[in-house]
Amino acid sequence: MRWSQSFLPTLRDDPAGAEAASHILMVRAGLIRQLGAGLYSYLPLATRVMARIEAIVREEMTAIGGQELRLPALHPAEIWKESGRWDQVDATLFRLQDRRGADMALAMTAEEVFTSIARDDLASYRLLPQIWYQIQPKFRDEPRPKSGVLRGRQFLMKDSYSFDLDEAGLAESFQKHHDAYRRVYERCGLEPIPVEASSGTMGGSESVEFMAVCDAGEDWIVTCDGCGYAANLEKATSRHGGCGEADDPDSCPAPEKFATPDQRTIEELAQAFDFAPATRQIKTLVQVVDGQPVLFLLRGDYELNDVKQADALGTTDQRPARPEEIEKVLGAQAGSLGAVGVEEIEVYADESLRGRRGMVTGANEDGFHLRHVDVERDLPQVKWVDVRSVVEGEGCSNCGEPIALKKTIEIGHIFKLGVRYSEPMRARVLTAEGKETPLVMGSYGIGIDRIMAAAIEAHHDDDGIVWPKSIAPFDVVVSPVKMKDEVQRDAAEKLYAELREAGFEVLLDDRDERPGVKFKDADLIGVPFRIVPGPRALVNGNVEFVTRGDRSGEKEEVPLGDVVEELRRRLA
RNA sequence: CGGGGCGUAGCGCAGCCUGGUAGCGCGCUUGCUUCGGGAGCAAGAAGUCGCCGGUUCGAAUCCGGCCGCCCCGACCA
Repeated sequence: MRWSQSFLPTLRDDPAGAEAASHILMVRAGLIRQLGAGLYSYLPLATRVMARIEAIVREEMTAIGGQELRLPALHPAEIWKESGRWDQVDATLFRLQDRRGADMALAMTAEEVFTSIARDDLASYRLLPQIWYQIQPKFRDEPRPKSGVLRGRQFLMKDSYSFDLDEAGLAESFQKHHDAYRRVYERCGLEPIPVEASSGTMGGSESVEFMAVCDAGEDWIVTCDGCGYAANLEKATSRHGGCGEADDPDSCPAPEKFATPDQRTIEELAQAFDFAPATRQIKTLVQVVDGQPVLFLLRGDYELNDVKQADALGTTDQRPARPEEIEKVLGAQAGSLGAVGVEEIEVYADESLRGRRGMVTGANEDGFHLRHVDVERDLPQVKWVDVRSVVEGEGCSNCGEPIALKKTIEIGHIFKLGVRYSEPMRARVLTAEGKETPLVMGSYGIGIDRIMAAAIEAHHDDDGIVWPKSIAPFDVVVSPVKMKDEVQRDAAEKLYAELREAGFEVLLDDRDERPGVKFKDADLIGVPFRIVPGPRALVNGNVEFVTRGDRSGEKEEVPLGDVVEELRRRLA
């Protein structure tokens, strides 16, 4: 492609309102323009990159037996009602009505549509397993779109769906996807960490998220260098030892009320009383779950993790109680709450409190707390759950090594759905024994544009993008220093023709611009190799060969006649 | 949804407090000079000042309402 004829609108200044590196660079390098919140137009450079990512995804899907289909992105509400998700997923699903007033939805995933095809046309176990996929825009009415393409309201996703006869088959399809995804990421220059995750509203038994470490990320994951353990913070566990259990008394006297007129927070209480460090306090939180007040107890220094809470109670209808609700339920204000003697409402205690003695908690009377609390003895009514967020540096629950927290972005998510969709939608096949059995399904998503943005997050420098060779919009850019110089122009044109002939994607910067502008632009758009037929090298029959991102400062020269071979070697 | 900020030329911004008919840099067009890391000079094109209403002789500026976008939080397959 000739730069002078191309639509490559690069910008000198950072756009206002962009913070993430990938967002800034995608705008500056002319990959995207914003249309609205979370809505981006992809310009030619971006479509080139995405086409290459899609090609990699297609190859790897084909390699595991995937077959490409293309389904409507506009769905009648009926199938969403059939699966139950119409009422389950709430606001993130874009809903609309057609001219007759019929409810419709824009695809956020396509379990229902794929399942509807499977139930009509997969009738026998003989046809299983099947892996079907599509690459299609998806829509989600995000509460807060952000970071450019990293969290948009419309995005491009490869979603696939597996149909098996039984759990063993599903395990195989799931593993195939796991392996295929790893290959896709590796080929795209990414090294995401697979973690166990919460399945959320997708349903199903097990899911793995692929998380790319990234400054602009929004999910925290927990990793362990010792054993390779990795999990989403929403699911991670750890050893909470070394925090006071050892000092617990073997037995303690009956709970004793003491005055705490000026101590309303965990910290104030810890400051005022030696016997009440945060690790010895019981934090009491009131949540309203499915409209009913519920108590959660945690060690004083731990945080309630709301996703774990949702998983533990099996509902997402939850919110912190308002002050007046708390007062009504417990008779005291936040700051003096406790669960001792509370019987009318459900009490859930985090595992970190199990067996603790000599604890301090609120007395449900403003200005008073209780000491000498023995959890097993004084809180017999509690149900044990894991609802706390783990903390950096705690011992790994597998091997005890200290765990680390990392900020990441999700670039793929694979689910074992089981019969979550096939059961309500009655998608069944006949077994070899002639019995009807529901299809056992999996679903697998991978974000095409998110991979593109994540690759930029992982590969850029002060000058711009540094594309991995496999997904770069061009293999090489030819940048003559001075296009009006006949010798340079002829050399550039000859190289352009030769390189294209050899099968490379070539960008010829034939603009009548000063060299500084050309070099800056070339760096910004991140093409892996730049060939400069300039006066200095040409006198020796050479061209400069510059590798993007190579900071060694060495200028390499290559004989004109060897350029094709050299590039072939380096792109291999 | 709660809190904060911002909407003025394609992009980045000033002007608004203290009302008088819109400006700077980049980019763009033309010419001349220049030519190895975002050149210089000169001339030029380009703006419903987010929208609606109000106050006023007069509104980018003051008042009210609405819309949009960004950030923090809540939320998030």
